[in-house]
Amino acid sequence: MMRSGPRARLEALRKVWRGGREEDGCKEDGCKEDGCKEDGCKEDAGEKTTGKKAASKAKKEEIPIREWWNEPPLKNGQKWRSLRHNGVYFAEEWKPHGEPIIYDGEEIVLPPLAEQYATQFAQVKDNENYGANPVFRRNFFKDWRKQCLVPAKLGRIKDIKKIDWSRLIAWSEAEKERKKSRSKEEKDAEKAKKAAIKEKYGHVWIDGFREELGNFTIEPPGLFRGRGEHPKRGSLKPITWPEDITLNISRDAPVPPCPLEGHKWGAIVHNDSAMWIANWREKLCGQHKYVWASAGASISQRGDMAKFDKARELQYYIDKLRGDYMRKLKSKDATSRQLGLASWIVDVLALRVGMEKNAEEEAETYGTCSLLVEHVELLEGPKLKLEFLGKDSMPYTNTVDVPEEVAAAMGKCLKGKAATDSIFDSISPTTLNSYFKEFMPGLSAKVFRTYNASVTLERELAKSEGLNLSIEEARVFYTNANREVAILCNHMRTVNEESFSAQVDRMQERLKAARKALKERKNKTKDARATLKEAKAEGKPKALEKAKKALERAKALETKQVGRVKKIEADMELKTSTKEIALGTSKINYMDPRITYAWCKKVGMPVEKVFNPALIKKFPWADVAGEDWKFICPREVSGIKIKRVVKKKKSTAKKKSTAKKKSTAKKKSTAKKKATATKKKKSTATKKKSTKKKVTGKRKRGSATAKKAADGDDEDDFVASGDDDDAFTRRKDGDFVASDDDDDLPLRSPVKRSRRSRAVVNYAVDDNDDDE
DNA sequence: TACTCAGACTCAGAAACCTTATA
DNA sequence: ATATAAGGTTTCTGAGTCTGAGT
Repeated sequence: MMRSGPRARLEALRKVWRGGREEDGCKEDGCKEDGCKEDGCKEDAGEKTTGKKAASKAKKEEIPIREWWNEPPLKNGQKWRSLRHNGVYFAEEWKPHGEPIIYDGEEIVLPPLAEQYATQFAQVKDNENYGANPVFRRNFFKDWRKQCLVPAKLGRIKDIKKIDWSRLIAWSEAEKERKKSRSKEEKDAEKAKKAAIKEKYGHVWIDGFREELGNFTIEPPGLFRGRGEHPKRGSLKPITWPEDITLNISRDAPVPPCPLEGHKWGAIVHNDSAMWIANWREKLCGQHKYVWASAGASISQRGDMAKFDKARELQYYIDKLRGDYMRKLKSKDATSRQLGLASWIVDVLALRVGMEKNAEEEAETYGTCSLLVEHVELLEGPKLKLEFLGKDSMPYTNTVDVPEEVAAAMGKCLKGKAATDSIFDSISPTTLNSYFKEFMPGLSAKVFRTYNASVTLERELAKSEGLNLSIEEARVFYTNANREVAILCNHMRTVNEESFSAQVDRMQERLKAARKALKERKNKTKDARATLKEAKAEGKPKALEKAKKALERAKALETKQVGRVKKIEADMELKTSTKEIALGTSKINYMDPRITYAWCKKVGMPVEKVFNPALIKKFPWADVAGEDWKFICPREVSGIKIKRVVKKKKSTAKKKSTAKKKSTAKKKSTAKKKATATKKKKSTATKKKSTKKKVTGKRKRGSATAKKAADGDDEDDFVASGDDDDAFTRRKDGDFVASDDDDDLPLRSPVKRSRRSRAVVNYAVDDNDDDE
């Protein structure tokens, strides 16, 4: 098994791609000879000494692309053949600054860890998402006191309101200032140090190729910054030690030495079906954390391409699927109807599937299957209005025209339910995804987002047909298409209104100045023209020549100024039209990069105008797309093998029993959900009333208000009642005047948008298709 | 078989940081 | 030439989805 055909080919290819660059790293990393031999390093080492080195050094920045897409495929489920790395990096320990907090007039210098957390808190003390938020404050103080103060015999610090943080804030500011005013030498030295760390810990050897890691520093202790109304925001994230960490390496790879003296790794595994390099369990929320290769590493690219190919494959199944779910909408069976309606939402509105969440542990956010009655409204038209918090607690607000069937089905799903009941009580993400898989292998809800994002981009870009765009115009055109996709996917960013309007004002001034300058330029051209005319009339060759040159120069300057004005105008247009929209996420994750490459080639714009270096690194495989490459394409061109559509085999009886069980399960959870109070803004008084009435029993997804009542979150600040534990009592000094109101507001104000894209859908009902 | 849950991986915006444009 | 602001990029780590193993 030493040298099979494909293997030999692979090694030959590697020699070309590598350009001899990597055994440097190989030696530095102190790799085992054996391991290298298997990776084909040894042979390269011999070759390297032949002067190739100089060439590769000269082109040091030119990293050869590993054309993994031309390599023989890996075994099913295998992610790598060999894996070697230097472990993970632990950030430097906190160096105590010794600045005290002032508690009730008394200066208290804190022990190192307490100081580290306290300094972090002080830095976000007035930020309304963090330190100024009552839940954040409460969680922070509770954890900090219990974990850091009480053990250090500082239990007398019982009231966060009596803490004066100003010395810590002053220290932080001075530190910032110091950092800013470092000398060039200092900066360079730090840069070099950082680079050395990255050199050692920031890389991994996968199948003999040196790849960058995405993250390699273990998260330092800090305050948990959950998004939205996360119940744990502000809590302390403990230190992660080497003992918590599991490393994944090849069997024959050397175990990286543990960088912290006196410690050792938790475990070493050799799992070639996993992509991670290291993993540990974060102690606060219990979630798994991983160290991965960067997005530009071939191991990541492979997954990326597979994702887009799968989304692209959907085009051959989508008509049938759409026909089916539109028919299901009219079904008398609730499960069927809900499957149809949920599919429509996933497909047309590009919502996420909406897994169930635990309200005690996570912020309450929603997706398709978890939508509540209060999130939707049927309007005349018919129109459907949706308003809820999605992933990352980003507000989703959208009103769309809907087909009559959709409105009717939604009407039925809402009928007889309370505002806080689940709309889709008979289905779940699992049943919905199983339904999708009846049509296409591997199809799940998220594929629709990728599919529809890519289709939207391609559709929008196709509108440039026959426009003959300049490069600058093409860039704007692309950004506008990108914007449509971002709107479809609800990718948003928060805007600081104050600084935004200041920026727009400044831009306006710049535009004004540029326009004025253009006017002057035009006048100068006019003058130059007049001079030329005069010179011609006078018939002096020398003067004529001079005047000609002057006119040319004037014209050139005018054109340049026209360009400047145009650029500012375009920038301004983009700035306002993409004000609350984050374009990056769709570029990185949703739009097939081959569409971008193809279009750029078509309009003659360098792809670098719209893809930053990281994206270029991430999508080298997309460059194979020629200008005629299409995401949506005729079958024979695609090269995609169409698998036979899986016929629905489930008998009606079986399906019904499943539905029934599911429905009972859901009903139970619906009952739990009844504890939910409405999230809409109400007066505090009303809110409190409804809360009292509705809080019952256990619940998975409770309302913010109900939860708050249980947690006592409506306090602004907290007083510890004892030295030994986290028993907190409500502050009695009347200082927390009804501050619960602001805690109930979403962290980001809901955005009203005038228009929102939705996927263009053909409901081609295939009559040959069977249905219940 | 049906359901739950852990594990693994993709997707996400904020903040930090670095570069470029402009005054 | 220099300071500053704007803009773009990278880093960080939280929040989703989905699969498959275990019960």
